[in-house]
Amino acid sequence: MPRVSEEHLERRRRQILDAARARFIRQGVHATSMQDIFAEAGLSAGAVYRYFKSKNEIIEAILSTVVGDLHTYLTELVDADPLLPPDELIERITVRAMAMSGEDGILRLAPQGWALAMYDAEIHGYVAATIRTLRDTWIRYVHRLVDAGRLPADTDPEAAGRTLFGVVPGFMLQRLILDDVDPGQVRRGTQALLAGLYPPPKP
Amino acid sequence: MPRVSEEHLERRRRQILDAARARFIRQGVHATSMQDIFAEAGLSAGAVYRYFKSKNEIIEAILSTVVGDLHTYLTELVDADPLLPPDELIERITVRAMAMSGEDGILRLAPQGWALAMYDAEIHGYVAATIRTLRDTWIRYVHRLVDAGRLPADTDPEAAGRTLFGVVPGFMLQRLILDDVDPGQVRRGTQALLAGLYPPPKP
Amino acid sequence: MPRVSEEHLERRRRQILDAARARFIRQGVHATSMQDIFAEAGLSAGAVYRYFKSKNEIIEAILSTVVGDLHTYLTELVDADPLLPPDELIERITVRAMAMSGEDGILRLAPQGWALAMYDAEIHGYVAATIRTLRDTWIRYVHRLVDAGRLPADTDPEAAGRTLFGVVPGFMLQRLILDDVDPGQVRRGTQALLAGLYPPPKP
Amino acid sequence: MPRVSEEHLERRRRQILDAARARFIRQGVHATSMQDIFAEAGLSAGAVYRYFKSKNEIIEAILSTVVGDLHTYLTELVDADPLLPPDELIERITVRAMAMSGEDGILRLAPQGWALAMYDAEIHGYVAATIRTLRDTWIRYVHRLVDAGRLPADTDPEAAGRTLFGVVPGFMLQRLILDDVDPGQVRRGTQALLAGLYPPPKP
DNA sequence: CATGAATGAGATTTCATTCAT
DNA sequence: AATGAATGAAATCTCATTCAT
Repeated sequence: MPRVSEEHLERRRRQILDAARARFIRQGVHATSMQDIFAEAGLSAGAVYRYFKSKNEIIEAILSTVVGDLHTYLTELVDADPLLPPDELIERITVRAMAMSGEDGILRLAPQGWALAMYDAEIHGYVAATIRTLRDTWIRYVHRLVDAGRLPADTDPEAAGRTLFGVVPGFMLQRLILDDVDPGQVRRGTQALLAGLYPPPKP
Repeated sequence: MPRVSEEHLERRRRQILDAARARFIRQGVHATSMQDIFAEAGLSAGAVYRYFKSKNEIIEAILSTVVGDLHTYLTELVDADPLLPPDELIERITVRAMAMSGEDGILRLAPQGWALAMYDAEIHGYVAATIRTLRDTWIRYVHRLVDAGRLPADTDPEAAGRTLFGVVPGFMLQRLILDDVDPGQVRRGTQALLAGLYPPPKP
Repeated sequence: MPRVSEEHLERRRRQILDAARARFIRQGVHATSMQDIFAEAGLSAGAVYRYFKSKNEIIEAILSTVVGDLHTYLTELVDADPLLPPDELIERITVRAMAMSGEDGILRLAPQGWALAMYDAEIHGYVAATIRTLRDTWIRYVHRLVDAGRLPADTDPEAAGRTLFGVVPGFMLQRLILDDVDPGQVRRGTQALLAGLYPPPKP
Repeated sequence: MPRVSEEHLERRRRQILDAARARFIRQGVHATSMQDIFAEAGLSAGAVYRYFKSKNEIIEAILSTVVGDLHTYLTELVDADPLLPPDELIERITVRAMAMSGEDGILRLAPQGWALAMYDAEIHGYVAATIRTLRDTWIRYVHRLVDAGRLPADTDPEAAGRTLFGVVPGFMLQRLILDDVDPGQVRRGTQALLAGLYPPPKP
């Protein structure tokens, strides 16, 4: 019988993860020491280690949440009824990704997640699953476009979805590293490029 | 071993960079210690520090070369005469990027470069310059498409180029983290998606 | 071992400083490595670095205590009532300085303090303050001699105090480097020399 | 039969010692690396090691020259005919010591010499010899004062000389660490204090 | 449940010295 | 005689993790 409520435990976990996330975003994962996390959370080393058994476990917990919200949103857009045209869908998802990449936006952790996934099996698991899920959603979208007759019946949805997948990371890199992308431009860009891809239904 | 040829010095630098690159690719930048580099290069600590005055300087030297070859190739494709259609251009650059992302391909370092660029000013310089240059090349390509009448005159080339930019990082992430992209698929995917974007000239 | 008393922390600090002081005196500041201090204190690296954030901070802490006791004693002598004659005062302070310069006397660190003060701003602060304070005390003594009519009214106390200041370092150098000064000799020397300076009151 | 003239060898030695001395004075002995000396001398490592078989040998060579000139001057003053009164002698030697303690004066090395002498046998030899010689000169001076009837016949010249010895290091410490001693003050100070010690011959 | 002092392996970097050329 | 590339031991300091209280 636990001496402390489930709720208390959950609050502590959150407190630690909030602290870690803030520092990871501000300083980078590698430059954040456990001591930084203790200080940011206002907890002792022992307290933190009661909830997470290693720094890696904290990193995993944080990275596994990086694209959750974005994927939820993408799912909504892809499954919307009536079917959204590609330029509108891409515009919306990109605008959202931009918004989540600001000052202390969670998406600032994405590149670190990608990098870590290549050398840490545990993290690889989370990140690979995330990427695969996002990609599958894009593929589902292409399927819908084909089913709706908006793309030729012989389209390879797997392949086309894999291509569309790049739009978001592409804009994120520009946002995070060049910091010169604004949502208005995103809108115009996707419209311009995809007008041809998805021509308005002929009268 | 004094009064050594310029060539010898250059060979040593290369020896060190080759060692560092190999380890960075194999283990990741952060997990590679200077000792690892000494061992891989077969040199002593002092020898390495004669050529590079810090680990960061080595990291910078390596990262600054990551996309050089790819950009050279992209430039050739973009400036090709006659103008290459987008599906062919994208297919070719993506196939090349895939090839450079294998087992010990230099592009495996790209995500680490992106991540490091966000927290290290020096590295940010290199990486930002690289991304900007690549993007400018894509923008130039869109300009050519517009000039050739293959895209509407009111296309925003800045915006469209920024969107196309994402194709390569998008495929790279899938290659590096999911490892399930094959060049044939890339080809089919880009063709399918971009057939609409760049319809064959009407008779 | 958490929630430890203030006293415990103070004891640890002292333990570290005692270890450092012993080694500094025995081997010299530069020849004492942090490892030496860890070993002498019987503590780990991390433990020592919890209390002092660099070797320099330890050096400063030690050097700042080198002449404390001696200055306290000098102050007593200078302010003694009735006024002590110079030969007696000098004899006493010198005898004390000799005593503090033995085998593991703290004054063995004085020359290292002087040397370090010339190139390290932080240490310069402590050492300069110490020297100035000692000198001011000597100057105060000269003032008292003048006020008591034992030195001519037109004496420049600043200047005379600065000259008297040299007596102690002079004897210390002989003690530390030649190791051939004995307190009896000190006594005779100061008496001989200063008999003229401070003639016994005429009847 | 040497391939190179004695003169050439001597010039090289001097070149190295000049470089070392300049750096030792500017940065301190410990903070001067051999590489610093190579650079300052414009010579290679090998060249320097042909003339001195270790850094310590260079340090010794430099430190052994620190007080040479000052001692020569003191000897002149002590042996002057007619006998100089103490206030004049002290004033002169102190003024000279002040002059030699400026910006790149050789006497800036004295405290480092004292400190090193306590832990390095070789250096101890030089420094101890120097101090002893200086002190002996002061003792000889006291002998002359006694012989001339300027000090009582029962004066202990050994002891009195040891006391006088401190005047110069005392002023040097103030000059080097407080940097607030000016020769005029030195003059007034020694006169004030020593007027009593050495009263003008009675008429 | 929580504390936080302590651990100690390991990281980067420096530097006196050597020796093949 | 001179070069200077190379050596490699050693120095300082950090940091994830543990465990007695």
